[in-house]
Amino acid sequence: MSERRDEKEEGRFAYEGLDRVMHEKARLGIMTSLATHQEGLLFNELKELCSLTDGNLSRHIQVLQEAGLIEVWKRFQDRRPQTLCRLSPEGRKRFISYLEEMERVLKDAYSAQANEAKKKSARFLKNPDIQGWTPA
Amino acid sequence: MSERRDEKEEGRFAYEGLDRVMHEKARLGIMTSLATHQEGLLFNELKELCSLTDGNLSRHIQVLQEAGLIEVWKRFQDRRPQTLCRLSPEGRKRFISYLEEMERVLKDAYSAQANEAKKKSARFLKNPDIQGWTPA
DNA sequence: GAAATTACTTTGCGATGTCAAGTAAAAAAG
DNA sequence: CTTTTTTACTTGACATCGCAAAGTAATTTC
Repeated sequence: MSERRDEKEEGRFAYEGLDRVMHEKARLGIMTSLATHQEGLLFNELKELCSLTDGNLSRHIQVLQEAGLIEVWKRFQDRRPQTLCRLSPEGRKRFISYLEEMERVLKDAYSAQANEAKKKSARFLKNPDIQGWTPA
Repeated sequence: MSERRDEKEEGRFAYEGLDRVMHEKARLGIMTSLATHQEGLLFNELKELCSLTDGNLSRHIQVLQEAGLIEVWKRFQDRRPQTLCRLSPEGRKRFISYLEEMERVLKDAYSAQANEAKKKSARFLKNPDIQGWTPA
């Protein structure tokens, strides 16, 4: 039986679509929060939803804004500063691309489970060590 | 109509299950490659599949091994060193947990698309600026 | 009017990722 | 046979990144 199609092609598992700006735990949470709240979220709402510290969130917002993924709006409400963040149209597009790439990761990863049995010991009988390999 | 259940709870979008060791572009690719090749992969196979440089791959393998996620085996084959990497049983478990968390991210993110229409302008009529917000 | 709170921003630093350079052995070239 | 090239990695240096602590500025409470 032959290898699964394309399984060994160069870059098959490179996942170039995983944009580093979004592929970060905290920022992925921020993006997802904003995706689910089209009307935008306030600084403190984001802070709680993503369990971030003030400084941390502030920095990530800056990065996301500089990347053109979110819009940031400021005002004074009841004599206090207030910051609102929303996904930019561009940000929404790029986030969807990111999610699509992540779906490919999941699909690839789970496809392995299905194949597990039949591929058992394709290269080695039991453990590699019986074939002359040494650990470390 | 009330908010969707739990939508605003603290940490709702924190995604603590996204282990930093695996949540890295290159290493995510390595883990997925290894998940789909239960028999293990050679250094050069991984290098090509993930489009990594030698040094880069070497470093990531070290990190994954130190985290107990993969097993690394060495031998000489045809008088040349050869390195084989495989998921450890523990690594497989933890990778599955990671993937499950990532599925939650996708589910959350896509649930937003479905709700987009009905949530339109919940907080603001059109753009925030008409309500006293200023950009930046 | 001093202290505390709110809503952030800035700073410092340790950790991380990346690429270039290095190593060691074998194979190929001359 | 010895110099160069190739293979298969490893190590080192640098630059970036994320994070928490400290800082700021306005407001409110005591």
